[in-house]
Amino acid sequence: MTTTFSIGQLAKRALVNIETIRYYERRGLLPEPSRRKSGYRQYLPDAVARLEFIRHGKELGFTLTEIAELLALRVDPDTSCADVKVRADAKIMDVHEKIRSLLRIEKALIRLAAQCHGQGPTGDCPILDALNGESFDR
Amino acid sequence: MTTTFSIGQLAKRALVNIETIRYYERRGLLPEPSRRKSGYRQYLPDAVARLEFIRHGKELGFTLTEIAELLALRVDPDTSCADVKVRADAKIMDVHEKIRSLLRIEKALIRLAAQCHGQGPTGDCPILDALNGESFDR
DNA sequence: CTTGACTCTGTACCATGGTACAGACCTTAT
DNA sequence: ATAAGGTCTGTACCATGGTACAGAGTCAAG
Repeated sequence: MTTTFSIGQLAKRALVNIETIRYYERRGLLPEPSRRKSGYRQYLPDAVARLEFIRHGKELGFTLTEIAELLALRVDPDTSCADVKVRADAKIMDVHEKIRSLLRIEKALIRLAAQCHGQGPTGDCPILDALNGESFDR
Repeated sequence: MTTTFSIGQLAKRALVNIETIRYYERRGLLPEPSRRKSGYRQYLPDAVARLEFIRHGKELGFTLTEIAELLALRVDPDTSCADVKVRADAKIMDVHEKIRSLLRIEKALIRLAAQCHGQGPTGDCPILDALNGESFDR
């Protein structure tokens, strides 16, 4: 006998709101689950992993649409393994670009913080001097 | 004589919408500019840099509220240079965490892509196998 | 077999980050 | 001096990613 969850139990295990689960279903991020005779949704344990996958993706700054693409890598029977690889590679580039941008801003912030000795009024603060009219990239 | 810009000229130079400029002003991201007798906004050249700063911040995934905090590092006469440094350091931690998360996901994607030889039907694709029921972290 | 908790669908609402008018006034080139 | 185009305020609207009902039906413990 396979264990199944109600939507409420799934929500608790995956640490998301019940409404969010139904919303994801509408958005196509979760497959339509089987139903009991009453119409209640019935989930298999792997739904928890799927919701966690979505949550991780969000935390990392992916939009729901992007997460749907990531998930879609697996369900379309017309995509070949090669199609999947192409999309995964594109996603790797995206992520890489985001990382590079963040590294640039981190570096700029660290440089500014290092110049600041944390003393005196704001008028003498090198961080403020730098922000005032400069972009992060300079 | 100092050069000044109308809101339309500023919008063109900073590559943003006029409405967006007024929106940022309402949100407190841009200081209220001086006005002509007619009520027309009159901007100094540094407004361009400020808008670019905001644009860069957005591209890097900062919310407008966070960007406002970054900008506020410089305007409050009651904050000392030390306060500023504390906030900058906190922001550095934020950015660093984002980078670490993205590096983790990048690594996971690269590993999956490397296992995939891009041949055959989706049923045999290691990327799909991995996504199916696994989180990025595994 | 009742009562409280759960779930159903459908629709409305929220915050964020804008974007788009309307209707009026201002500026500038001809 | 007049028309075209810029700007003003105020309000409404849009997409995204949810969240919150209402009103009805369902389930499970005592």
